This record gives sequence, C-alpha cells and structure tokens, in this order.
Amino acid sequence: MTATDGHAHSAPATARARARAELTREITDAARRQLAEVGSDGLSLRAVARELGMASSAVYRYFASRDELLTALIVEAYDAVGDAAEKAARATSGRPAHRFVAVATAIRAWAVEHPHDYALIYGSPVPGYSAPTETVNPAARVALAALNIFTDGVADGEVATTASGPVPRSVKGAFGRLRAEAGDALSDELLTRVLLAWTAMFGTISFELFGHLHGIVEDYDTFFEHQMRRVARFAVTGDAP
Amino acid sequence: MTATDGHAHSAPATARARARAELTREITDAARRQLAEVGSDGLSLRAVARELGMASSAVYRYFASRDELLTALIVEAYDAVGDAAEKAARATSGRPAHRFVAVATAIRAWAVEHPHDYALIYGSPVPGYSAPTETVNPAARVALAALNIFTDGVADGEVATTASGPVPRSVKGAFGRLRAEAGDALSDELLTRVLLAWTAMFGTISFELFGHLHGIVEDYDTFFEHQMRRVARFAVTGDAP
DNA sequence: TGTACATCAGTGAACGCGCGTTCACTGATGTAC
DNA sequence: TGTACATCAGTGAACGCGCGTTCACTGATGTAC
Repeated sequence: MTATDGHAHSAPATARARARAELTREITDAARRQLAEVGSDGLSLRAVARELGMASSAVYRYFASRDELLTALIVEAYDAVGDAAEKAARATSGRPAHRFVAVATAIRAWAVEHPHDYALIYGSPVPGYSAPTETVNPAARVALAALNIFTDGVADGEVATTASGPVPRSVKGAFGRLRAEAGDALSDELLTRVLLAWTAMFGTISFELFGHLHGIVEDYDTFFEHQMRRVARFAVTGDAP
Repeated sequence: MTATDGHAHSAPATARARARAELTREITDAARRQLAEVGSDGLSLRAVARELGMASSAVYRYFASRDELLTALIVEAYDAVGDAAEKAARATSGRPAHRFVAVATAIRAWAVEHPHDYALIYGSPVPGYSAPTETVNPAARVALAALNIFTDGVADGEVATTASGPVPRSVKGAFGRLRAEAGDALSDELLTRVLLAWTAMFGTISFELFGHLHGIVEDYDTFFEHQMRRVARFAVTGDAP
C-alpha cells in the first residue's frame, strides 16, 4: 500500500534508489527480528544498526526517528494480516459461515506465526506512541475482508438480516461509519452479530497467545476451529450452533 | 491473599513492621501511578524512589529487583479484578445469565477505571518477564467467579448441559484441570459455551480499551451490555438470543 | 528500668551500560551541459 | 564522452540522559538479660 511498494517491480530507477529500497527492507526486517526478541519497547535503533553492521547514525537516512520505524512495523503488520485475510476470503466461496471460518483461521495462523507482530497491533498500545493516521487504512483491511463476506452473503440471500431481539438505539446509531465502508446491506442487528464474532475471534487468539488458556485448552487448533464454527453460524443465521 | 495482607488488621506488630507495611504500600502505589504514565516497560525503580523522595537504593529493602515489583503489581491487579468479579457474583442472585452479565459489567468497569493495570495482565506479555507461580492463583480468581455462576446454575437446573452439537474429542479431553477446579457439574459442551462467552467478553473489553472500536462503536456501555446479554443467554441455554 | 548487642532502614556515591539524536566530515553516485 | 556541481549514504565522535544494581556507611529501632 505504500508508494514505494506499489510498483516496486516496475522502473528499476537508479542504482541508488534500488539500494535505498533494499536497505530500507533490511532495516525493517532486522527491526522485526529484534521486536521478536525484546518487544516493542526494547526495540532500539542502535541494535538494529549493529545487526546490520552500520553506524547507528546511518539509520537516520532511512527513518527520521525510532517512532517512524515503529510505525513502519505496525503498518507492515496490519498489511500482513490484511493480506492473509483477503487471500482466505478470495480463496473460498459458498456459504458465508464457511468463508468466515476460513478467514478466521488465516488470521490466527498469521498470529501464531508472528506472535510479536500480533502483540504489536492487537496487544497493549505502546505507551507514549500514538498511531499516526497512516496506520488507519492498513488496519481496516482485515476487518473489511471479513465484512465483505457478509455483504456478499446478504446479496445472495444467505445471511439473515432480521433481528432476533431489539438492538439498543445507541448501538444502532453508532454504526454509520462502518456501514458507509461496507455498503448499506448490513442491518444493525447483523452488525452486532458480526462484531460479536469478531471480538470472540480476537479474544480467543489473544487468550491463546498471551497465555490465558494455558492449562485450560490443549489442542488450540481444534478448539479455535470449533469456536469459530459456532460463532460464524451464529453471525450468519442468528441461531445458536 | 499475601501473607502480609491477610491479617493486616490484627496485631499492630512493632512500629518498624507497621512502617514497613506502609512503605511497601506507598511503593506499589507510586509504581502503579508510574505504570499509568509510561507503561510496564517504562516502569523504573529510580522514578518510583524519586516520587517517594528516597534514595533509589532504599527501594531494594522492599523489593529485591524491578521484576519483583512488577510481579507485585500483577498480583495486585489480578486480585483487584478478582475482587470485583466475586463481589458482583455475590451481589446478584437468580438467573445465571443475569449474574454473568453483572460479573462481566464489573470486570469491564474495573478495566475502564484501570486501563493500564488491565493492559498489564491482559495485554501483551511483558517481554523478558515470565510470570512466577505466585501469580497463578490470583489470576484464576476472576475466572472461577464466573465459572461458579454456572455450577450454581447447573445445580439449580437453570443451565443447559446437553450438547446442541458435537464437541471435538481433543477439545473434550482438554478440560480436565478446569473441571477439577469447578466441580464435575460442567459438561464439555457447557464449558465450550462458557469459554466462548469468556473470550468474547475479554475480546470486547480489549478492543474497546486498545482502540479497535474507535469510530465503530460510540456508546461503549450500551454496546457492551447488549453483547454480554446475548453471549450470556447463549452460554446458559445454548440458544441464540 | 537500664544496658549491650543485633537487626534493620535509609543514604549517597559509584559501577557499567545502552539509549536517541546531532553534527561535521568523506567519498560515492547521479545530473546538467 | 567528459567535466563541474549537486545530491545523497554512511562514518565516528560526541551530547546528555536514565537505567538497575551494589556497597560501605550511619543512625534508628528492637530484643535479651
């Protein structure tokens, strides 16, 4: 989504530009490796420079500050989950519940493979760091991938939009922006169901990765799939599984 | 739960012992205040000492290391949510769904009031810090408070224990330890339902506190209560709300 | 009640460390004519 | 194709800072007789 990445395969540009793009990559890669070792607060420009065998001051040719490097990592992490979710959504067809489970499974697979990137974006906010606006769009991708499954499902008549109970007025009114992004197809009732599935999904993943299911669940794969099936069927039909 | 707190109101002991207990309190209080400002990784013994107007080395008379101070904060945080949950469970009677919503509301209220303590225990794990065993029991309290609602409900015949669908064998087998703590009353089916409610609850709270519902939900109170009602009814009956 | 000794709380200096960021610099790469 | 100048990448030293932890010490509080 970045201007640089967008057409990286086209114009080789100058040797200098190519070298710059490569080194920028190497820096964020090294930073991500360090993130895995010491967490987001331990992330240090100097350590990154050391790993790359360059002077710490040289990193400043690529990132104006530590925070800017952090932002790059956050954007990349959001893009990575977003990619995984979109890919899973594209790769499946048919019943919305089935597609939702596929997207959830892809998101969890990414999280399990990249626990520190997951913690960076879905764990505690980094104190003293406030996410700049450039993280907003990448962050939305993963949610839109899931939401589109339901708009598709509504179009096909496979998703129930009617309410099985009253939705509080103040909850109803709060979805304007979300619906603007996802189209008009989604009723308030459906949105609350989707959000329930969504929070249950991230709650399950966070509990697993952050150790709160330790000693309670043994087979995380099976457990997750089971729970996502229930929650997906509920989101789609409004019925309990 | 600590040996010191357990009977703090009894024997005044010596003046020295009382002073020690007081200062220990002041240190953890100052540390929690600092936690709120700079997060768990920024928490520094020296800053705590500075705030208390004492030499940094003096803190070592009370906590052997920074990690030990962190552990104290974690234990206190777990005890605080545990207290809130137990109090809410005791204060309500009647329908299990109603009691569960009360407990959930109490947990969220604590979290909203103490977002940094919440992040400390339910957010990203502190890198390089592994929770010692003394945190295990305090951590379990809040879960047991919720679980007991369901064991009570089963005893009263108000909670459905029958399966509405098959529970995978590997999920079934994994609950041994949990059931040992909560009694035999809970079927595997019921446990998966309770866990779904549990992860949905923490998922919703984390999403709210960590900013992932920003611009999506406006009235967090109403939204949370609505979702918890759905999820509680589902946990109790196996039916969708 | 008084004395002698042991225990504990708190001090202040020091250890070695790593951090983010700046700055003047050298040398290489790119560009305009 | 060649030259003159501008741009950029990378260096190494330095700035000021805060951290966790240790240590020998002083003085106050507690305890045994």
